[in-house]
Amino acid sequence: MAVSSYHHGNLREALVVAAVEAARASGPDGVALRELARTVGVSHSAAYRHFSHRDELVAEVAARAMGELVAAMEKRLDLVEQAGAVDPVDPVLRARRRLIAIGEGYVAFALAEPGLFRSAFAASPLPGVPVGVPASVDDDGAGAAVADGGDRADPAADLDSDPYGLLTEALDELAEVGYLSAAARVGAEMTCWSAVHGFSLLHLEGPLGTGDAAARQEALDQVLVAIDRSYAASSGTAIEPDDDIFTRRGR
Amino acid sequence: MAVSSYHHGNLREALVVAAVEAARASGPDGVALRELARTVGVSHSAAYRHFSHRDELVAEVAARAMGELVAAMEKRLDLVEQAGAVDPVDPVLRARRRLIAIGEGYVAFALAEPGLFRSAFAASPLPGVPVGVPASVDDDGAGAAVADGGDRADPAADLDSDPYGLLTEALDELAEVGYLSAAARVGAEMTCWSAVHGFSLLHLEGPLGTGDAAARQEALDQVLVAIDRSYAASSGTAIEPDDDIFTRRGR
DNA sequence: TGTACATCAGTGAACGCGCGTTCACTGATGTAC
DNA sequence: TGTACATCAGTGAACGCGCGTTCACTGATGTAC
Repeated sequence: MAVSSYHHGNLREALVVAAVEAARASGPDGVALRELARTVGVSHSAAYRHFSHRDELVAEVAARAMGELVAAMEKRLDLVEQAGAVDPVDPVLRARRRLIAIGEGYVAFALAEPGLFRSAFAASPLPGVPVGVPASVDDDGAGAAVADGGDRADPAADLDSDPYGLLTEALDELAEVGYLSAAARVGAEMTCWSAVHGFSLLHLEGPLGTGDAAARQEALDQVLVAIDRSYAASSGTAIEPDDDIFTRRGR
Repeated sequence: MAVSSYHHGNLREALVVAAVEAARASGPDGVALRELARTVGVSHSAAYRHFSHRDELVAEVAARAMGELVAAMEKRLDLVEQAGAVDPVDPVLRARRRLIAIGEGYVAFALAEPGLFRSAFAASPLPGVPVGVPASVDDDGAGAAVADGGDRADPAADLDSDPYGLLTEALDELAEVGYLSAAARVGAEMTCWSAVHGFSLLHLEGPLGTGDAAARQEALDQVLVAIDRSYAASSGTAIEPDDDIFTRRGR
């Protein structure tokens, strides 16, 4: 809380905030130390008291952008819960809706905040994405999801803090209720994440950026329905044509 | 074929070739007029005799990169045909294999040539992707190598020249043989393209870049199988667990 | 066949831009005694 | 309570980088007569 004009008092945070705004407007490349210093009202070399390289700042921006992405996904999950409170549905439909919801949240964020979305993947050391995936529960059907208290200290806290974690939880739930077969559960993260990530980028910077919002929404619905259908088929579950797996309306 | 040292003789092409190599190595941002001029052995302002802006060169690079991408996809399609010649299969399995093949070709190219892959989508005015597309032919003549005549005179020629066209053909075939229902056919391009595009980018610049080649291949297989299963389900087609939809082995 | 001339395709100097990073420095803060 | 001093957090000049683009120019080419 220093009022001095020489010591800023909270320069690091001020720089990060300014950097996030720059990234929001122009993507990760828009984060320029000199310009941020100008914005914050400080000499350009002052930043080096708080970050050893520009990349360190960009990494911080990536982390915050990822946080916003997760928040957007969780917002959609909340809508599912609210809808379920008003008009209860069976666990299977609920699980399907939850998977759809996080996909929609992901894409909605990407399209609403392209700069941040791109920043989230710029040099981001996303925590806890198990690429080798040792945790491939050749599962005993039940158990896993809620308290999967394996070797990791507090996995739940971890899981909720990044998109991969949310996705894993949603897929686990889908497997538990029997909608997604154990065989199809393996690698399902990849399918879902690829689909929504690709959809987002094809619309952001790809040749598909032209469609209007309604067309885009319809296209996304089709992608998500295709995935849902694949999972139903994996377990031989019949799906009713009038199953409402979209909780939208909340926008 | 000028031997003069003053007139280059074929500067435009030389610049494009150098630009493609720069993009191959460093992506679209690696295309710098001054550096290319240096490479080609010409003053940096000479480039402006052939391109009015840097972006014009980058667009040309994008087109060539897209061409290489298509070639990679077609290479995989050829493998399917070869396998089919040796060991004939029914039309349904053939159609499924063809869809898988172009997906594999797409991803293989993206991972083998990340710089070009990114360049292909940098400011590329991909021809013939019908989103809103009033077909406003704003092109200034120059390109149009094969003389792609009227407004849609020869769609087949068009279709083969870009990824979207190959995908459309493959999906049409899949619908014709009854594997993909008419309802699911709508928007199917989006699902497939999103999946392979997202998969590629998550591995290129996303948090998944670490996995080894074998793990990556397995992950891709799972994605493609999920799509195949979705389409089977759309038409109620039963799929045999030992259907071999992967034609690989050719690498 | 030879010459004048228009045109094409280069040159190189210059403008203006903004960036990341380093370095010796100085003003402010807080702590030990 | 007051003072010395270490430490922290700024300053501003400087280095070095490479880029895109413009402009007046000049060397080479080809064509009309």
